Amino acid sequence: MARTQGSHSDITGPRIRKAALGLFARHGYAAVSMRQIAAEVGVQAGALYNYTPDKQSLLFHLMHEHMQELLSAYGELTQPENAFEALHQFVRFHIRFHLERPDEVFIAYMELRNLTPENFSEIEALRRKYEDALEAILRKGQGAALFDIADTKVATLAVIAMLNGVMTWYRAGGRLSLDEVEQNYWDMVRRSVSA
Amino acid sequence: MARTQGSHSDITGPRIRKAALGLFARHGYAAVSMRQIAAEVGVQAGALYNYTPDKQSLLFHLMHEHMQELLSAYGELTQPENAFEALHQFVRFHIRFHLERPDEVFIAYMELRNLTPENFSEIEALRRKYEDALEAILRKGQGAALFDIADTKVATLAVIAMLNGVMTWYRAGGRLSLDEVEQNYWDMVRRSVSA
DNA sequence: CTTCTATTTGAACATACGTTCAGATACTGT
DNA sequence: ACAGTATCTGAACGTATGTTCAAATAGAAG
Repeated sequence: MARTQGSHSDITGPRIRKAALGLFARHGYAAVSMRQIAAEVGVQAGALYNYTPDKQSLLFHLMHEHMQELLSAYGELTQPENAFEALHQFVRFHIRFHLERPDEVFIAYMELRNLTPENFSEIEALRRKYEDALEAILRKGQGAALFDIADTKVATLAVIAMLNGVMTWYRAGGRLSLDEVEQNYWDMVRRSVSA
Repeated sequence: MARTQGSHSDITGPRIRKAALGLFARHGYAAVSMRQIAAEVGVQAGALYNYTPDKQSLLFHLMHEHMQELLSAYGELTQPENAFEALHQFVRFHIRFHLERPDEVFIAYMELRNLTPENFSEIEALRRKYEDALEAILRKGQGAALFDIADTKVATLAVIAMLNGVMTWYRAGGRLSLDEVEQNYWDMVRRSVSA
């Protein structure tokens, strides 16, 4: 056999990335074989190499694309002048964006150690950019006496860590609606930094 | 060759667990081979099977031991009557205990998905116990009007997530002392739940 | 209908994996 | 000194891994 009926790179390509995303998220990069990914797509392992030079690149591109989307989606928001409102927007954006992409988020955090050093640096730089956006808000609010924060760097990481926690338990259709979850976290974040 | 000079299970056993702990934390369970663990101990792979029936049990026992120690260490503390002080004690305990065991903590969170379903349930139950201890404090403080919390379950997970964030960046000898870190996080946690 | 290109197969490669076990050596108690 | 036990080696097992590639078929273009 050889080329199969209906095969097209516009279809197979995305299907490979989607299958890899799901499998990496569920079982971890190291525990997933190229043959498993291929099987989920309905193709032989060799065919994957028309779409990625190797397994590492497949992981890297998934993570890179996710971080790019995160930054560009946040960048498209118009930043309120008021730091308080900017923080509120950040909290809402972060929760919503991340809850919409559980697999991507999971991978972007859990599989960092499976990146080659160069790839790791690149992803890390993007994550740093995002953190810096939050820190800028906290600094600004601190300057305007809206916030009372001992250490903005610590506060930045603490806020992001708290918000990321929502991923471990929230499921659509659960006890709380998304709006309620947002409200809950905003209440806590707001009070944790407010003057 | 066969038995080597100075070999003793009291020495080799702990060394195997220590090597496995470090390697699992650094590279991930699935990415670490029994031969790598053996090499770090200075032994052949077959020798490991005098100490563990298989790789899965090795992982499980590391996680189980960690969770048991966490619960027993926390259980030994005398609980203040005042919920405010109890929360303060929890925050200090959590930060200190976790920063002393970065590898164990990392594994206990990252490698959950590599446990068999039965092993997973057991570890999950222990983690739940720990979370319940914090939730009990929050409920109590809520009842005494010390706290103002919309949802104690969400607050419990949010506080733990925030505190866990410290593991991703704190290094001894860094910019902040452990006392300062504790103070920073306590300030934020306290305000996030206070009435 | 023919030619060219896109896409996949299927087999093969060298290497690595977790695990088992008989045999060999070191320690322990008498 | 000897017997019994604890510990490790080294080889082997079947299977799985990431990756490569010539050959084969499907679709697109003229």
